[in-house]
Amino acid sequence: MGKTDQLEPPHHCQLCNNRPSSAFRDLNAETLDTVSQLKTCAAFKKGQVMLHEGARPQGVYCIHKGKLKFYRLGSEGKEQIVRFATNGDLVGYRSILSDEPIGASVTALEDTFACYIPKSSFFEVIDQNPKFSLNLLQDSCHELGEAGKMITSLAQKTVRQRLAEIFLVLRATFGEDHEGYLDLKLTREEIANMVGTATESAIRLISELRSEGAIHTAGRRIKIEDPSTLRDLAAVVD
Amino acid sequence: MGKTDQLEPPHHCQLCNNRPSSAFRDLNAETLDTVSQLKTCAAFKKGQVMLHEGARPQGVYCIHKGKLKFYRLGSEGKEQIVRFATNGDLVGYRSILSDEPIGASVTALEDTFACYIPKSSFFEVIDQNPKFSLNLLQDSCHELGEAGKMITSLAQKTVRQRLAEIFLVLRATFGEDHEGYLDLKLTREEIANMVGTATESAIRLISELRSEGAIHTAGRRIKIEDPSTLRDLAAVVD
DNA sequence: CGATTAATTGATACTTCTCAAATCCTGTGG
DNA sequence: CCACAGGATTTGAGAAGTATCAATTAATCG
Repeated sequence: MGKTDQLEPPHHCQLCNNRPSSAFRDLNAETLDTVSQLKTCAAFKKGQVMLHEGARPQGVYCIHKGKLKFYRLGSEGKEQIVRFATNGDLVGYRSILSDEPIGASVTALEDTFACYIPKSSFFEVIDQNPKFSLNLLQDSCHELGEAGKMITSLAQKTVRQRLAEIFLVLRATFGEDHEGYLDLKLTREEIANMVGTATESAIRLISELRSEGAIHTAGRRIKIEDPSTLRDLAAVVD
Repeated sequence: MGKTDQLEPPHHCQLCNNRPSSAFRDLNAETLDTVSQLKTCAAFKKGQVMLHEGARPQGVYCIHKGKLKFYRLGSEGKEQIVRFATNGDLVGYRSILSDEPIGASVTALEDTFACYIPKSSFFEVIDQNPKFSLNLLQDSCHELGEAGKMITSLAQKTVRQRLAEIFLVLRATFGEDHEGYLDLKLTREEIANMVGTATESAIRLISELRSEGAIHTAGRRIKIEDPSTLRDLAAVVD
């Protein structure tokens, strides 16, 4: 909470704190100007939907500050959380590039500020900066690796193992606050929807992990007490 | 079987039947020459490993003719089949691009012929043809969508549903032979390793589907008798 | 400070896994 | 081409692991 906090994105991408870690990291000044001029600001309140599964997005969001979940609806209407996005992440480009309807809905987990870049400008950037599409390609390839891990985990591990694993993943992705709690609040249902289990099962197993001292919980706030126990439980391979 | 069958790849990529459907589809003649000159032929017998999980590939394979499985080893040493590759597919580029060790082993499901393109030439192509990396990007984005479907399926569907689904996927991917059997032979264990279940469970459920008339089996050959029943069973959403 | 929504706990039913044992089949060498 | 060895498939029985339904209690949001 100080003047260093950029709650809303700056007018020019050149000044954006997230740029070094975003897909825009290697854009030349000229292209950055183009993007800056054509981008729009967008704010999403907690719980608000940014993109709907099955839709055809007309542009791309660059997350300035916030956290979002990507999820698909299964046949029973149950959410399956597939991944997350946070500061610096580009959202919606896959659908545009593969020319397919969006594969997952995106909803804000907390109040989120983003820049909206229309499809046409996005393609302009691609044409002007080959390095940009290469960066996107790199990111996608990395994501594909992560997806492979998730697939193996879902297919082979027990719910208990996956739960232990997810806490480690969440910590690696979102970090902890000053008290050591995960810097992300999720409902038990959302946790269940990541791990692929019933809410009640997730709750029971979270209680187990708590009583075993691996984690500590305070409502929706979760602290990892014993990472190595979690690692053992999760049978983390890599 | 005739002289139209290109068992081994031609010397020049320009002449390759697979090019229109491969990531090389939009290469200009000049770059194609470069690739042709630098590529090598490689043959893999059924069961032979093309790439090992965790390794650092020094080049990329373009599959000329054959079928391969990608799989990760879970903590119990169990294979999880993540996807397949066949004619025209590029194998190994993800690891090279994301600069990570290979995420999945790749093994030939039948005798396979491929072209090997060294890393350096691969990057040369990327530099010379922006359209190429864009094509790769498109392919990756599509794959990411598929991975998302697989994740949701594993997380939310029963083994029975996933099994029904996988037969439909296999037919869509590999097609059928003249007798209507899937043009791909897998062991029951491999089927189990796709669906994420124990071999015995897969066997039992395959028997069920057979006795319900949805499929027909003859050893490892599988024919889909009633796709719509399978679709119903699988609760296919999209 | 209600009114909902979320979290928890219990009881029970199902699904799936594991271990074991008995064929069956496939690929190979003669 | 045939016989054989060894892996693959099949079936059974029992044990775990999870899901489901129902009923409370707790937490959260206007």
